[in-house]
Amino acid sequence: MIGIFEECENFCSFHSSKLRKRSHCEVTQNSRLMSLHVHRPGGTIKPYPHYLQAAHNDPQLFPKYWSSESLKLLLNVNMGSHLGQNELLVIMTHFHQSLALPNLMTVRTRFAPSPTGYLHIGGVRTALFNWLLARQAGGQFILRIDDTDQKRNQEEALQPILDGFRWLGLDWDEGPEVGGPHGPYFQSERLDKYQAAVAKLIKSGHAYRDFSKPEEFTAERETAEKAKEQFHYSRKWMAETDEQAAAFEAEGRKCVVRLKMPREGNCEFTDHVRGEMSIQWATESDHVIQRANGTSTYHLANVVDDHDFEITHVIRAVEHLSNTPRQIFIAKGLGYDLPQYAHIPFVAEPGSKKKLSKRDIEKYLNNKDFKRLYTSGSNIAERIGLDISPATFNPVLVDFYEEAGFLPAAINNYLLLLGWSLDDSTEEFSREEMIEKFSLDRIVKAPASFDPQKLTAFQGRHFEALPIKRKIAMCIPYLQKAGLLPDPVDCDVTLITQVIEASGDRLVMAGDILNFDDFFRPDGWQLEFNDKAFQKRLVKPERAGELLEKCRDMLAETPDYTAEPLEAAIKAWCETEGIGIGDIVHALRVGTTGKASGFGMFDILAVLGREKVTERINQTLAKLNSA
RNA sequence: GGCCCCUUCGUCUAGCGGUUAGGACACCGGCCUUUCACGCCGGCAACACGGGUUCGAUUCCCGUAGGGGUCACCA
Repeated sequence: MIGIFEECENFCSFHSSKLRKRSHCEVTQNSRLMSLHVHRPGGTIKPYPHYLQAAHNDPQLFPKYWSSESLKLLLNVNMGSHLGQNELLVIMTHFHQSLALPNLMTVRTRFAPSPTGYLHIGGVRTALFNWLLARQAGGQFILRIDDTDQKRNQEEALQPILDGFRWLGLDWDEGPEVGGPHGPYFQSERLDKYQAAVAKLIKSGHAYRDFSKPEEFTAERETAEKAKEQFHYSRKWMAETDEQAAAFEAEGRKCVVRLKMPREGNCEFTDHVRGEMSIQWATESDHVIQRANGTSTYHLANVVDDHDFEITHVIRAVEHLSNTPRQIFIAKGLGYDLPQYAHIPFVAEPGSKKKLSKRDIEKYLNNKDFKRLYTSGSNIAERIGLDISPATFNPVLVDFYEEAGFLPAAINNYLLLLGWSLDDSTEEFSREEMIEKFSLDRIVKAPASFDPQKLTAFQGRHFEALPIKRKIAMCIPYLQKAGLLPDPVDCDVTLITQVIEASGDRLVMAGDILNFDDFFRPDGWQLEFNDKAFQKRLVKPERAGELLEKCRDMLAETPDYTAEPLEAAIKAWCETEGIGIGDIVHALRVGTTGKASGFGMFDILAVLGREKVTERINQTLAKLNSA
């Protein structure tokens, strides 16, 4: 039982621990009206009178208040944007149970990429929200391929997108490669359905054949623009009968099909993120729904498919908000029920509010945080022989993160919080928690800037929490591709385990293992010295060379070559030499790794082992003496 | 330009009339320390502006400004 549903004086009330802040809802009904009050803790009552208006103003949508359909719609459409998804489902469940209504609506969401060859990080967030809602409600997440524009489609362009979703764990119930009962899932294979829909719209007077030439149409629009008037097509070449069409065809004209948009009144709909929307029909133009070549355009295809796939929630980026009226017009013209809409803000550029775009990478590289992320990724990619041209290797695209060794969980977690929050403090979400807690009503309205640093911070936390075995498994491929480990690994994993353990949280992404390539070099490998460090730690201190030599000999005799005994041995030796530990450690670090920083000195020695330490110190001394 | 949308620390956000405006990332300082990092402690830092409504506005309403989206036979 998820809550208590009880009869009360007016109609019913509902209590549940799942309701936000332990509030409860009370639905009341008099002879004609239904109203809802949400009772908050502390006795505040929040009425939602406009639900009634919505019900009243649209008798078509709500013919009988208490039919299952109207109840469902009323609750969902009108309470949806003010109640959390959990609350909504809980309430709906109880209405259905108490009124013995048929089964609860199945939530079906979709993401519809065009096969452009890459997966944009902003697109992933949209997909994630869709996926989360479907998973939360036990519904389906569908992948549909929007490839109505042949020009834009590229060979092999779908695979990277599907791979990206698989990598991120955003599994789809229907779509490419998995099929499903509503297929085909490629728009290019659904042309017959669109043509049928277009015919229906023409027949019902919602659309018309237009025989204008492109230049004629453009000329009209430009005239209106010059006059600074709202453009309305004269419909001069509109053919509403076959006779008219035949006459135009006799002139050698070809036709497109346009929507016959209303020119007065408002289009009203509810958006889960934006609230009540009202847009004047007059601001819309007669959009093309079928091209001269007989193929249909996005808006028509989109609406038909969403209907055919029984999509219940359309969650997409705000740039589609202004497309919604024309899509509603199409849907209503076709007699479809409208889906729920949620227009989420786009992901913006680092430090700006402009839409994040793959093409502007050069500009983003001026941002130091973006640059840092890009550089660490490209250093890794270069070492493992990947093409790092910005067209394919770009932090705006998901591939980048896979190649640099990020964790899908970290990316999902970061993206979840980009424009959504649960409360004032929760930041870490497991996959299960995301699914449980996500709700449309807590999506933020304003665009959110992509913050490379915060993403990296999430990645660091998630990676650090990984069991050592998984870290090893993630790091090995990098070492292999960089030629530092054989493939397949024919030795034991002691060395890599030691390196990973010693590196601690210095590993942020798996590819960072290549920062510690020193330890995987064979005997006799020529050290690459950091010049500054060499000067500061070896050349400048007077006794550095002498001490290093003595230390080498001492270490060669140390019986137990593991970190703790080494530490004890070196400290004891320092005392007999009358020096501080700082006087030898730095020289030793540069002398064995060539670098100024790295992990703990004793770990370094233990991981390298006696032979390599001696051999490298000899190299260092030789360089020092020849200088 | 028309239409539409948005506006709390540098960034992501909490906040749904009364708060010392909270958290996270970043940044700065201190401690720890053989380096770097971690960790711990502390600090800096925001309600775009102007009018209302109200005993009281970050919160509600209206303007202004700024930012953004969209206006295709692209999706």
